[in-house]
Amino acid sequence: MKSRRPSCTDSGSESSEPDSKSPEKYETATRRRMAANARERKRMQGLNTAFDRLRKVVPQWGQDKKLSKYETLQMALSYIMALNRILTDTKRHNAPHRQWLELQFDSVQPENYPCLMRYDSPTGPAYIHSSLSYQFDGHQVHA
DNA sequence: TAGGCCATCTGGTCCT
DNA sequence: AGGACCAGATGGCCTA
Repeated sequence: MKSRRPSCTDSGSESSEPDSKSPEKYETATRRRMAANARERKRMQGLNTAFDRLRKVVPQWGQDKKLSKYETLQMALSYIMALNRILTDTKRHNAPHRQWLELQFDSVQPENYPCLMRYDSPTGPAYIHSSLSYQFDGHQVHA
């Protein structure tokens, strides 16, 4: 466990005004709050596990720095669209599959996405959508 | 030191 | 009633 708010020591709801309730009701409320906190923690851990799994299948090209959650989602989005485009183009061009796919996958390489490799970009994480951005329902997806 | 990212708590809302 | 989900608030850690 990382950081915890000092004022919130799993003691439950301090805002449940113990004075205005019987001790039994206060205890019940406290117990329920603690249980809810534990469930929420577990839920968020599940969410983080899912993010970790997503990070593993999304291209990182040897970046030592772990993608943030936001970056992971943006990258997954762009990656899916890129793969989708490859499939669409393969059908449209009716090229010999192997040759065409090799050509396409060769283009999905880090050197073709220089912006992705710049964490020190002055504009911050803008590198992701600048290189793999796409149109969705007529709206540009922004980071 | 400021800003980004994150974990956690909390109260509200919706659903079963 | 209780659980799941969500968003806001808060504070810790890390890096430039």
